[in-house]
Amino acid sequence: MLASAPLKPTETSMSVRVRFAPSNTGRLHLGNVRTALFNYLFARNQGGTFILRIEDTDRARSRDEYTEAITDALEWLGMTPDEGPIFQTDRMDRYREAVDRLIDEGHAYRCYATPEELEAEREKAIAEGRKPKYSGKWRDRTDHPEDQPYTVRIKMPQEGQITIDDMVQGEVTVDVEELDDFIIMRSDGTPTYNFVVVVDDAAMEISHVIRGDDHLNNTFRQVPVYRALGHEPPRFAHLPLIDGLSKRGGSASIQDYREQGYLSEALVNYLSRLGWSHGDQELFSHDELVEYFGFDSVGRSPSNFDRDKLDWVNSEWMKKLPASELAECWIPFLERKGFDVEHDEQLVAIVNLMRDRAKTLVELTEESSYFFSADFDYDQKAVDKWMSADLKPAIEALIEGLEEIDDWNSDAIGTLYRAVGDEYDLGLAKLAQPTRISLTGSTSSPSVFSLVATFDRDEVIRRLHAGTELL
RNA sequence: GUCCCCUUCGUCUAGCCUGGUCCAGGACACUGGCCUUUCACGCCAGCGACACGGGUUCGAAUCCCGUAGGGGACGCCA
Repeated sequence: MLASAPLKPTETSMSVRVRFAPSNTGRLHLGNVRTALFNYLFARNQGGTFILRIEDTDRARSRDEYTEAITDALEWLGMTPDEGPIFQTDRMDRYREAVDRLIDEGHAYRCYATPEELEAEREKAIAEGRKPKYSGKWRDRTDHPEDQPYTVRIKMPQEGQITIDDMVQGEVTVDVEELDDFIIMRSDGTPTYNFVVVVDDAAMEISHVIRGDDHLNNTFRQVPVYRALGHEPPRFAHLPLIDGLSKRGGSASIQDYREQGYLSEALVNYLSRLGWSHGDQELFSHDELVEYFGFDSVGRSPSNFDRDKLDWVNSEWMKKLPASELAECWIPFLERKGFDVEHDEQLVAIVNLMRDRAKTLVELTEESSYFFSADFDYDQKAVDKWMSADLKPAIEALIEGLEEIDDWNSDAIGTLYRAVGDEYDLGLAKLAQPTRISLTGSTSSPSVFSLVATFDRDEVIRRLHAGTELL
């Protein structure tokens, strides 16, 4: 037996680790969810790890209930993280250690400039048409005052350029002239975002930072921090933002969409296509998304949220999902309407009968309410048009026939309707429309035979009787 | 103000890297028709775009330059 080949770099050392890092100052909106999704899909596609980190250093606005809303939402969407949630507030000691080390090694320094002083300089710069930028006045000073509050600033490179090779944006270069020595620790001893992000991403061995492109400029500040900390920066992917969110009465959180009757599969499918594409394909299963996703196919231009398209994708998923699964998702909507329902054969039959007539679960509930309650108003115009008194004998014959049918199914019911139609010399519509009105209150419904078959026989007869009162 | 990014039908996008097969393809929406016991679904058809201006080239949506418009970033917020 041959000696084993030299070990290649281990899978783990090369493995893909990505993180989704929302702050818990609110619920997830669609933009956040899409960022999470792209992270998740990339991780799965690469056989990597998807990590949730909560950026909770904003103590004034962070709330536990939002953390819960975030994890719930991810779970509902099928993107449960492999690791986390990790909280930054649990890691304060680490940040402080890192700050101390950077000061010791000369990569960072104390700055005693006051907020008022800095504000004045900023205003002056803007007034003179210069870029507002910290002067670096404490960078090399050693005459530190005693008992004065200070911040800690990172030393940025003083000349040259920083280039990142972004997986979405390509190569982007910024002159270090544009950068200043930014604060990494506030005067109250808490670290700032641009610093903790780097400390955490480095410590967690994040291999690819995938985030909104509002962070692209931050990246040029963060790269020198990685270096100062003794780490190579990870790969970056900056996704274009989504325009046009938070319209429609601010109902923008993912939970709101859930309540509006959208399916998680549809939301995921729709969001995946905002900024990413795979040829002409519009509908993707979870597995297809994982298989096809890649940053080569992510666009650089921002996109707009379009409710009509979401509705369409959702309606497609309403048709596609196994009926029993759809029924399960639907039940909460029915219960909220006060309908007492069970996940039984009849409910599944209703789903199959009605599913392709509704774009959302809310619509499905509205369209189907007559199955669950006889308490509806008759459409008066329809009654006037179709419920004529001379139909009475035929309807009564129908009721009689329905009482005697052996197999309660649409074929048998159809046969009966045709027979009664022949007997009374009536077109099918003459019997079908009054039946619809009696059962549903209006003339718009699925095929009458299937409609009748989906109800309990007793209920059909009851409603038909009630309907004859209108003749 | 300075810096960064973006610009194909109303919207999401394919094509752009590797110019010609693109008088630009698909999808949503919209319009019309078909199907039909109603309403939907479905099917078919139609409408509809390379931001603008220069250049390079035999030839540009595709390459180069500029202009305009949009977005983002410039915090002891994240």
